Amino acid sequence: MRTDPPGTGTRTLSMRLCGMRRNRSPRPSASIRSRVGGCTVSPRKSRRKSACFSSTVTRMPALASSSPATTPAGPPPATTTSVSVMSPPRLVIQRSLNNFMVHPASGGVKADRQGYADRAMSTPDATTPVRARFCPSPTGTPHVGLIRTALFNWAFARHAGGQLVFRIEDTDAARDSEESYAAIIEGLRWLGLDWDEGVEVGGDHGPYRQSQRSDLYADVVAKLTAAGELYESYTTNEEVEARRRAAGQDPKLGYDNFDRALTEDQRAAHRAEGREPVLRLRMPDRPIAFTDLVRGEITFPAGSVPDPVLVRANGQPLYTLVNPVDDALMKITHVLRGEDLLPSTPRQIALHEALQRVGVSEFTPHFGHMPLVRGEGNKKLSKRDPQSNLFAYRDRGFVPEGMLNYLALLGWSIAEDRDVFSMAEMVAAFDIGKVSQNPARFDLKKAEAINADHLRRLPVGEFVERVLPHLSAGGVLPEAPTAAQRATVDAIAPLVQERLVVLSDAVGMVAFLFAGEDFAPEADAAAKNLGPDAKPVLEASVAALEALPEWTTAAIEEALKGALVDGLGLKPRKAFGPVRVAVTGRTVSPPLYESMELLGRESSLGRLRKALP
RNA sequence: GGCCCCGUCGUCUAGCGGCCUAGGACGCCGCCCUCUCAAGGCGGUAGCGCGGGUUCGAAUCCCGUCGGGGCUACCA
Repeated sequence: MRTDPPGTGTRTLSMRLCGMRRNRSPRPSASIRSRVGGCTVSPRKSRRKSACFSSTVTRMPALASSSPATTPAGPPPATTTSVSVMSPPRLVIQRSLNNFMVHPASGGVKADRQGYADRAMSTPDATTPVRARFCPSPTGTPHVGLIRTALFNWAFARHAGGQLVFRIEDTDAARDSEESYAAIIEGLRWLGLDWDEGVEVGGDHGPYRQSQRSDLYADVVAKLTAAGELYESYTTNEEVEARRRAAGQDPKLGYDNFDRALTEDQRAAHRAEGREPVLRLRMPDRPIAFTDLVRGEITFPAGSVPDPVLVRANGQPLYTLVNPVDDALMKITHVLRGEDLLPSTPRQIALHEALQRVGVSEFTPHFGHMPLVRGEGNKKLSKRDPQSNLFAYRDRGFVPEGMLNYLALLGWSIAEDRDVFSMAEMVAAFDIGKVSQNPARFDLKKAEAINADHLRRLPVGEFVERVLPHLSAGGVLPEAPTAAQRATVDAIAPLVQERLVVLSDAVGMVAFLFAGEDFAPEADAAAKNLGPDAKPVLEASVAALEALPEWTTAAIEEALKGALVDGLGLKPRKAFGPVRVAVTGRTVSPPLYESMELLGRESSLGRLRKALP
């Protein structure tokens, strides 16, 4: 155990601006918080203080007069000052690479749009280090949407110089699997998305698998229950529905908080009947508002979120409990996740606040909800959709650089006129406040184009290393290629590198070099190019090539052009088609003369003769 | 139904009240280069959902409307 783990170092002052970036209606254009780390100021106090400033802007007319308590949603809100667009003085943020300053200005809100992430950073001696996390549940193969979430968290943490925590949410034994767990690890490692703390690497906040944290949860539940934050609920779904109907309400409204008011006698009566209670969280009777890092101010009306079940009747904790509890225990400062989890945020905030009241944690993390990744149509990309499977891309020969770059484009852009970049560039530029609020469709064509670009940028040697496994998998080469085969790949590599979209495309492109006696032109290509018309072309080619004193690209070119273009008076297109198909088997191939040189004199001539009609 | 989120080329986006006759990329089309295909170069196609309002000025701010999506479990 380290005595001075990252995240607990000395810190004195930090400034934090909460996610305000657009001047749309629900978004105050500026919300700046300052706080003093290490100070012991009650969270309640700071919450109230914050609320009185930031609650002035809300889209709920009914709430304007009811003074909703806005949750700061900010780490250690010791001394919190929140300034919204409605409350002068305005502040302008100026940022530099490693720090930022806040100074009064009259310029209004413009500078406020500079983005969030940099503001979340603090001056080196004045910061609560950023701790982001990635916490998938191990069900199924890694999904590109899941990976996009991991990527954004990773980039966010790296950009901020903070830490990325990787934990596994395996609280659902019925759906979780070790295979899936291993697949997620494999996927992240393949992509090079590393983490500072968590499964496989350890850390000071473990264990990092929820299935191993039962004692921790039991302890927290005991504290929460003792403090009256949780209550026993005996109502069945059928009973809720019946009550809703009886009241003339839509059953879809969900749980009605009925058991909040149960007396001890009533509880005893239920127990006497053999009913086991679940534990529910008592939601606050006020609106819950928070500042989303991506979307700005979001308010949920009081009463719109029913008291959630946190613990099953059998004592098993649910995601509703475990996810916020672990974020709290692991001192996560920023929760970046998919928009699909936005509706669960109010109950998580309520839990975080309860956790603070019982002394389990000291702050509520920031939340940021990233747009969904869509598939064909407008629906969110399903786990069942083959297009969502990360490994399908890897196996086709997407490279990590290309995959990551494309995924980054799903909701983020590095610059107005550029979309191909490295992860180092992404880390340097990433800003959660500039993430798009719109859902993005996964566009395979664009993903391929980005990947092709990265393929071309690879140093040739590196390209060879990456393409070799695909040639083996494609049956072109054995698992362990011979030195000669390897040399041939080295030689052809520069010629095919810029012709590929994915690495596996190389299989069809270089197969002719390794086919040996098995070689036969593709049927379609042969039908079109090796008919009777081809006979004089092939004969002239053989004659010219046989006489060559040396078998080099230049010599082959000269001989072929002399014999076919000059000799037979053919258009280049007509002249080289039959030769190409005869030698490479396809109408599309690496450059012909180079290909023939690599193939060798004997094989080349043999194939030309064999192709004669 | 309720709550929440979101609407700029077909797709991903830039845009933050005048630099917008709306920029880039993918796709698509054409041309150039060329032994094929790519790559590269050049050009083209195509968009602010709609209606009010604020303003000298609105893609940008406000309201409404329409549309799309998400959530609505003792799943995560």
